[in-house]
Amino acid sequence: MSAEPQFTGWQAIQAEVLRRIHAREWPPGQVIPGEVALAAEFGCARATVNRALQALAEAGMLERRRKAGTRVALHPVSKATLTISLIRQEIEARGATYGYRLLRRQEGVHALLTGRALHVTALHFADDAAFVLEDRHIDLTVIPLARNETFQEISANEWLLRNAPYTSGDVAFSAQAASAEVAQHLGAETGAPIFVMDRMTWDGEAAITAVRLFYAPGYRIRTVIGGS
Amino acid sequence: MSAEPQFTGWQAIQAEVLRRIHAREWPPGQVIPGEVALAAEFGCARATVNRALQALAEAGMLERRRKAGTRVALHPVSKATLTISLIRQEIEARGATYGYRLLRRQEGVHALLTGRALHVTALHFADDAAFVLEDRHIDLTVIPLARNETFQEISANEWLLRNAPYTSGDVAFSAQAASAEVAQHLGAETGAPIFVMDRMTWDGEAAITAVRLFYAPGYRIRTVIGGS
DNA sequence: CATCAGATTATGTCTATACATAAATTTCTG
DNA sequence: CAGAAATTTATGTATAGACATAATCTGATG
Repeated sequence: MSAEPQFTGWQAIQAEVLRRIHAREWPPGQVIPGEVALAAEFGCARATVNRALQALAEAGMLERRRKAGTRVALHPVSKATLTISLIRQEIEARGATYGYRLLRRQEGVHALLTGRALHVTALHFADDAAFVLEDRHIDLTVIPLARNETFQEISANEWLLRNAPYTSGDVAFSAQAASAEVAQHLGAETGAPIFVMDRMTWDGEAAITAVRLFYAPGYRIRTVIGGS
Repeated sequence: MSAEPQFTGWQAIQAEVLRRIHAREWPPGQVIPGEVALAAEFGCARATVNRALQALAEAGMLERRRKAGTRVALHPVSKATLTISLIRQEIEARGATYGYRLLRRQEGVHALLTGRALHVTALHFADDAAFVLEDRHIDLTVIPLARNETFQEISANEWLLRNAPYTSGDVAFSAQAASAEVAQHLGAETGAPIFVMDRMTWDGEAAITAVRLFYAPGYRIRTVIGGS
């Protein structure tokens, strides 16, 4: 954390550009020298500078437009990347033993899905303590195979990842008061603040599944920002 | 959304590789052909294939290791990128009018910061309704300039972004019950579920600031996953 | 049989060159 | 002088070739 191994290549250029931005040598809004000029200064090919600047642009530190050049972003937007992993993986990563129990499985309809939907409710445990309550709807028109699966042994979370690849989705996080049912399952008081994740995934144009995860009290989701 | 403009270049290759992964032509765990083979198949240079595969690896779809080759990720980890913007920007992006009021400003100490710290508490409004309560500690050893700022007109959130660039940080989200004070400021009931964001930022090795944001009830943070 | 040194190989990256593309700038026109 | 057309220019991307690097594989050695 102290003896930097003197990065060589495009990462060195990225680091140097970052340093100049942080040191306010290139203040926000400033147009920085063109790629050819920087390549000359750093004694490398333009492609190398391009690689560095593109990476910084993708990270939100720079704004680039053809002909107009490259400028330091007005408000260096920091991006936090959350990795949404399997619930089992998340629990095992904490060094706990994973447990699973199906609570309910029934067919019906769901507002956000087009056809008939399978409604699956299940609990995920970390060392015998309820960790998260999964409340999921699966579109049976899109994933007819789900009808044959009991979800007794494998969670819908895991089964879908293996059997229904998705191309896109959206997530939302919020804080909600625990209903009586949710509170009971998670071992919390009714009305306790619960961290909730709503997720919807699509395969192309077709909605696959909508899921709501109720995390046990005390849950925190963590990540880093601006990590290089 | 229907007539794809037939991407040319490395993005076309990225799309084709993605298609094969989704279509299970290359199932999870499978080692895919090497770059030279793919370059031959697609009729392009190896560097072009490399660009496409690197992008997919960064997105978490592929795992690459020298000599071992490239394989489809076992559990295609989906990454959700949250853009942490200025509170003012977030409010204005919703079409609301931004408002700000300083609640408290006093010197003291803070467990997570090394030297003396400035403790600033403030409210951010969206159309005259409390939107978020900001509870911040700024390290005065690292940012001595903060001592001269009253934070009456400009929020610490905004002042720091302009005057104290950071190199890294971490974020955590959780759900917490509103204390009496928090509830009063946000116009909520005591004990109401509050969405809380904790953030800590660093400039190199030096901790700059620790902030906790209490969002008004109903707040949701949203983003997309796997958006190519 | 265990271990270590070397050969092998797929990815990582740089270079130089070339052309494509978008947008700002200038020039030409009515 | 306004508006259209041509020019310029910085970035975007492709290419072939080269070397670097890290792992794996192989075989020699104690």
